[in-house]
Amino acid sequence: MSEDGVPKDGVPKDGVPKDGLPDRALPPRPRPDLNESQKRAVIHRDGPILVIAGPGSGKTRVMTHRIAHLIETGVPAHQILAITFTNKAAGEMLRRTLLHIGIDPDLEEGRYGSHAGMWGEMDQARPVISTFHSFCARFLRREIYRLEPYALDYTIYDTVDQREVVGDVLGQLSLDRTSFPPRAALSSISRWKNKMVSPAEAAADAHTFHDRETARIFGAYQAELEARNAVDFDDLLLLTVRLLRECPDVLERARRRHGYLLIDEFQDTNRPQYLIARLLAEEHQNLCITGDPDQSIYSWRGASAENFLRFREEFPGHAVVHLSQNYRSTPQIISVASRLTGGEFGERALFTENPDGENVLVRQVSDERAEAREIVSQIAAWRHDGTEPNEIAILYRLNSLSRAIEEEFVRQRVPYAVIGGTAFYQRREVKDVLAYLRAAHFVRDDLALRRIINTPARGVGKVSLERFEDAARDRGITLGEAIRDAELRATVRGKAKKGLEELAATLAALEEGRTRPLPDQIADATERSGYRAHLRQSEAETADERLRNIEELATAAAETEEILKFAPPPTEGEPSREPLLVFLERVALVADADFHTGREDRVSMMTLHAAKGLEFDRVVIPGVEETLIPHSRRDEPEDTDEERRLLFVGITRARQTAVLLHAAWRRRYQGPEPRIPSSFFDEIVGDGITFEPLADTFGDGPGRIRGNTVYDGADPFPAEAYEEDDELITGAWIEHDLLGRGVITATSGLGNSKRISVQFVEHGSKQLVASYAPLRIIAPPDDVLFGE
DNA sequence: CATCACCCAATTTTT
DNA sequence: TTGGGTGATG
Repeated sequence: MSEDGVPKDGVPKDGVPKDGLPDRALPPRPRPDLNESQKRAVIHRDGPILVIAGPGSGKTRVMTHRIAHLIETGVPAHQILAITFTNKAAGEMLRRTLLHIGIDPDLEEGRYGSHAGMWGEMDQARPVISTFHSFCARFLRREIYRLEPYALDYTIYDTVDQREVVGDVLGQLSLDRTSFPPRAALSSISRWKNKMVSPAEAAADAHTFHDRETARIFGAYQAELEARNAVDFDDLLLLTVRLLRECPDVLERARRRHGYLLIDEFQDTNRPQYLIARLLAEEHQNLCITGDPDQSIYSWRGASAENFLRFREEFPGHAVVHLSQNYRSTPQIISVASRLTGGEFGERALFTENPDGENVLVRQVSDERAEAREIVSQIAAWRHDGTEPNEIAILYRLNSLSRAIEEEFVRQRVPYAVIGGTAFYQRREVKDVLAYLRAAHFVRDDLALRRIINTPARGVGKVSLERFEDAARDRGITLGEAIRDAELRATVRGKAKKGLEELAATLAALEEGRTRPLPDQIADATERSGYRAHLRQSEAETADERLRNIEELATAAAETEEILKFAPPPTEGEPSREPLLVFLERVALVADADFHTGREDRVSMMTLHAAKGLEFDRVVIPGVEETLIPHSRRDEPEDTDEERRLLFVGITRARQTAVLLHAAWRRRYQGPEPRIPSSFFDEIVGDGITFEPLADTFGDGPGRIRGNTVYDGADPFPAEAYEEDDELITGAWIEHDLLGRGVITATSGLGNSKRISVQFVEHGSKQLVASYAPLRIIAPPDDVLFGE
């Protein structure tokens, strides 16, 4: 391998395949706004190159300049394939690239967002920029028929769909869902798929009964998907690998088509993704990968930073560029965050020349409500200093942590946007309506049909459905084919038969309308099926919201159609542009992060995972506690390392300020639970960080912080002997010297560390340490309670 | 066959 | 606290 950034042979070979396409070469511009390392990465034209880029080191900038440079030096734009981690990143990258090469993206076609990948496919003048999954989906849309038994109009099953398939399969195999929870089975299946293990191999490898059965589930699950002409997220990647491996002509074409590859966030690629990159690039060698091992946070999804090592072995002679200068954050943030990560690949120490800022702040609060209040007042202070809401982000480990904060935001009227969580397209009503369209247009998509066969209720109960399914199975046809056959519909009787007839008519009508505008199709599906009426009467309270969501769906569909309308004329061999297919594909592949527009006047809330690649002036990370970060389900040493990197990612999202919060108590499902500050605090004590004592609630002693701290050391949770006090129980009335009377609403812990929650008549709800608080019992439970 | 009431279990991160 | 699953009733 050569020294930093300089190709071994020094002279770029001509890597531009000759295919007679128009040459859009422009004179390469000087790039004064890049530093030396960045420039090296940008002008390295042919051959493999590895860019190790720390947070805030201008990686996206390098990528976009690099793409522009390739185009300027004669590479036809459409030959450039850039893979990003989210659709939104793809859209952003496309936008910025177009700006570099002098095209105004807004003028050209307005919005792209999650359609970016599609655009590249459709327009020769644009680079293809998309996620691996979108890229594969488009690719399969063109080629999947080469693999038995798939057809081009395959559907993509999301997590909810997958779970239902596993449910069916469990029935088929007569396994019970308590010993084989679908969730767990699916995670095994996904793990196998990511390791590219077939069901047969999984079975051969199984040593316990449980493993053997799970492998059987895997096999039946896969068979079921194939029967339904459906693929899951992992299949998108795996089938692409298979196609490239098994069909030399396809591989050949793909290699020629994608002559230059750039892959971002390489630390989070999994095995099949790596193989796709290798298959495409091993001949022309024009592969540029960028990433940061210190930001690898998706190993649980099969991603492996080992792909860096594999790349280094399998693409010998690659150039290496380190981007270590951070342009984003204050020295305080950089030095605190840097203590969390070793920095792989040796010398790479992140540094910044930015001016000093404030210290990273660690603050204890008494519980999740106090945490929420703290966040609100913090935001108020920042707003006062002129920070815009969209420059503030709340980043948490678990989606569930958003709830308390949201409640407080609502109370105090803080505008916010939660990214992720319960995804829009997973909502029941949205899935139901889409299922109507799927069932109407995809005869083999039995999952969709089953979903709506009795929704709204039309007399097709469990018994009738079973009988009908048996009849279909006997004939060896899918349920979708069966319902289109009058003879088969007659295998059930009475109300059920009538119901099936009705549904068949509805589906036929929808099928008929296949070419109508998507919003109309959606409206039809909602109306004709009786779904709207069903919502109105059986779910009156939520009906309005659900109908609004359906409208929202129609709007999204309209947008897809709109964009298709602006598309340049189709080129030969291009995947289908049928709006329904394109839309369903988009629905399946949008990521949570894609919804982050950043433009709205709102505080952003999202998981630490979803925050990857984003940046904000001010960042708050609540819940920095043991069992949360690091999460309790991850106690292997490698897992702890990943949790550490997760915190690293979180802190380095901040430009100016990072505030880490931890609560002494946190209410879980059943009641309050004492919390211990994250052990990661031990690792980040030192320069640039300030630990603040608890200041928000009466009655709580100072909290414990490990390592270097300003706390005075009193330990509110001593493990010493105690005497149980039987009187302080839920419902008992107490009188507090300062807070007056209140009733105990919850207790936890024992002895000296016993905590009680008290609803005071005049001071609201407080958490008290029973042994410290100046209080006495005035009445046992079930004496008069005060209102509410 | 549909509806309702009750009980229990679940909680990581996501394309 | 929620959602899903079960069982009794109409």
